[in-house]
Amino acid sequence: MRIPARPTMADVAAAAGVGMGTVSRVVNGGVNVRESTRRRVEAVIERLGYRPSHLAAALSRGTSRTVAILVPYLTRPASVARLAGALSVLAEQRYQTIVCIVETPGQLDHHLAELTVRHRADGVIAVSVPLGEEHVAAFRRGSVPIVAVDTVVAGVPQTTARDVAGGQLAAGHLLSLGHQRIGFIGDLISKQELPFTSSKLRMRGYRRELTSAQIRFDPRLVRLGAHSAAAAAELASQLLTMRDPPTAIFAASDTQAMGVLRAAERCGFAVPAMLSVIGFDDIESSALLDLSTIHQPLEHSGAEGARRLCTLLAGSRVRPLRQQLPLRLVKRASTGPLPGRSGGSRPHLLSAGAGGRARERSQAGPPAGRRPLDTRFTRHSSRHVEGGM
Amino acid sequence: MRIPARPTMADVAAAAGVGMGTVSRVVNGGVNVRESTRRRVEAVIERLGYRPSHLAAALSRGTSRTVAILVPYLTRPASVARLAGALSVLAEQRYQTIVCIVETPGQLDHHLAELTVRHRADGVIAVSVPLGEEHVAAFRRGSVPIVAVDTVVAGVPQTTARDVAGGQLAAGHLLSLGHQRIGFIGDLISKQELPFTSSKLRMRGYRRELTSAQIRFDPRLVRLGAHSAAAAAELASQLLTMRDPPTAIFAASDTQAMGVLRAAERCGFAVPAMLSVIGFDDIESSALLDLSTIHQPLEHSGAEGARRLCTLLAGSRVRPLRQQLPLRLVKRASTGPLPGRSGGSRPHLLSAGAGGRARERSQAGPPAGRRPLDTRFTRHSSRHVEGGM
DNA sequence: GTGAAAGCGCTAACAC
DNA sequence: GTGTTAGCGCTTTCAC
Repeated sequence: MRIPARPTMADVAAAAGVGMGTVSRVVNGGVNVRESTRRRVEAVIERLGYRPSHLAAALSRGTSRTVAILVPYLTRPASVARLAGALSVLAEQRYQTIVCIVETPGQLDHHLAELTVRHRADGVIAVSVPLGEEHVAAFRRGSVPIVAVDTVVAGVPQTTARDVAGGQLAAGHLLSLGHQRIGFIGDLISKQELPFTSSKLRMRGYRRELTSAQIRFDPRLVRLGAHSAAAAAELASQLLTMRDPPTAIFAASDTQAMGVLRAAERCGFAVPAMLSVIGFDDIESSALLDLSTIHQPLEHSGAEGARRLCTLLAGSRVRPLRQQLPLRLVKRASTGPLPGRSGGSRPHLLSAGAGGRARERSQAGPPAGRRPLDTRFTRHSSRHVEGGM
Repeated sequence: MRIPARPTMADVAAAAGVGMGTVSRVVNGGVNVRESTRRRVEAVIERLGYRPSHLAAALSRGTSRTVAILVPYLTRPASVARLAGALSVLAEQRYQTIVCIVETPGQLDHHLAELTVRHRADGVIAVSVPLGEEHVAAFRRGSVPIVAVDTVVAGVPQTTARDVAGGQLAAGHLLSLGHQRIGFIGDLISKQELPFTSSKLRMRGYRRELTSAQIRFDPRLVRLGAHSAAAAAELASQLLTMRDPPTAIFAASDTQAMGVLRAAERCGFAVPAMLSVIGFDDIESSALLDLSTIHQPLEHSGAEGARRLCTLLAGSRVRPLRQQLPLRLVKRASTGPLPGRSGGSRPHLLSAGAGGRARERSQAGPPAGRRPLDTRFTRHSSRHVEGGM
């Protein structure tokens, strides 16, 4: 008896002398099959090297137990953490997961077209990706359930954090330390990108908090640029080389805050003695760098989104359509009281005197009247000193 | 004319008064269809809200244009970078990608079972995941093409870096700076985990290089633990509180090197004045922290793996079965000459005098005879000083 | 250019 | 328990 190159279930049935139904039962757990029959069929399966076809099974069943997740920027720790949280739940629930990187409108359209097709994904999780009504409508027309994480999408179950409140929390923390001139560094969204909103919302919270504190908003203290430590460092350098630099900087993300720390070190601002820095997200390396920040449960948000999608797929309704995850201020060593107020703050790692390195050109040339970068040695207890001397 | 809940291609054909073949052609690019016919069919498609079935199309065609990627540890920047590189190429080639997180033997078996099924994945990329012969055989039996990235798998096209050579490069760099007592911090693989090999290979390079330099291998200078900055910091503290601590430490990854930097700072070892630190991978934050390291093209390796898989899927053979990507020593500020040899090294960020913070207990208590952490202020030009004073 | 029809390989309902 | 069969929804010859 010759073995077909790619035996099908029918081949197995024939070879085992049983009907296809029996083979199907054996393949799918073997319930309602006599033990001896099961063994015989399994032997044939083994002998023929039979592999069931996922496609045929899924088509017949009408579902493939596959979900898709839209996520931007694998370069950002926060995105990755959310993705990881979702993947872990999905794997646990025995769903396979298609990951789609979505950063530009073009990519969104592309993946939308693929995912709104019938039978491609049982459901979709949109992480941080801003979906318009037309996108939601497309999924609805395709009867593809969708949930959102870290992004507000009308009419869709969503798991978010209060970015505005978080911005207030950060600014409020700095205000409570006596700071009045507080800089903000956030994302500048280019035309090619999708309009990701968290930076903007966090800035809104910052402005709101400043207003509550009766502090005049100074647009010169706000700098927007690419979402990277390097870009943030450049922007922070601009702030720190102003005639009247801020005494604190709120960065819209920890990644950017790290750039600020770097800039502070380069420009000779001891942290937190001369400059307080706070970030947002509480990614893993923030603890390592002792960065004060706004903590949000990143992995958990992805996991929650996945769970809610599973609920939807199981045919249930999800309970609160808008789920808000808690935010929390994490005070570490990068923020401290305004110099000259209570003094004696603990020093931060990155700013305690390491000078510039020769091969690195300072990104913003040293301002007139400021010492060259490589001759400074900061003392933590110094007050009202300029330039870190 | 009533509209079926989920119209099929047959419904469209009937409503448009054409055959199914025509509708199929229209849906798939509309070649060989008269303009007027195409319009008519498209109108019906729109009116009925027809969505093609991916499953049916794929089953009929015999392929789903979907690949799977096995990757461990989304918590590791290196894994994520490789994943990102692969996803980007795959999206470009219009493949959808199923991402499977694989960290334990159980997860590997699970995903293996799912992916060796017929018609699930057109091909598979294994990133860093150690596959045994039995796994390769399973994919072969299922006729599922597979390529490996950052892992050696017998008989499978693979894209790797010379980890052993990289370890030699790192150790050699430290040796060339005059260091003789060189510590190593690497991964301890638990029984529950898959036997990931890079740390071990890098250590092999380290030992090999030491041997070449006629330096006796001291097992006390080798510490293995969990792959995290925190665990590495703990291990580094152990090394630094020895009676005769190493003057340099090679960490098997940048993440671990960051833990070492942190430990150095806590234990009062100025970097690189008193301790040189080198990592491996050159992840993004390494530049920010000015960490010397061994650079390897992470994203590129993922991209190459993806390209090679695509080549395989296109029916071609891949050229060199074993593709080796170049490794490169990146000298930054965390490594310097052995104290007392040439002196005058540039200071490293994390070690220039920031003291411990009160609420953080030092992980390994300060050794007898060493100053308390919070009273030190390091001067860069100092030599032979202990504790950073 | 277009229509008809034979698969693709399985699941599930139903009869025995 | 087990066999039979009708779909699942599309692609792709092949004839016209």
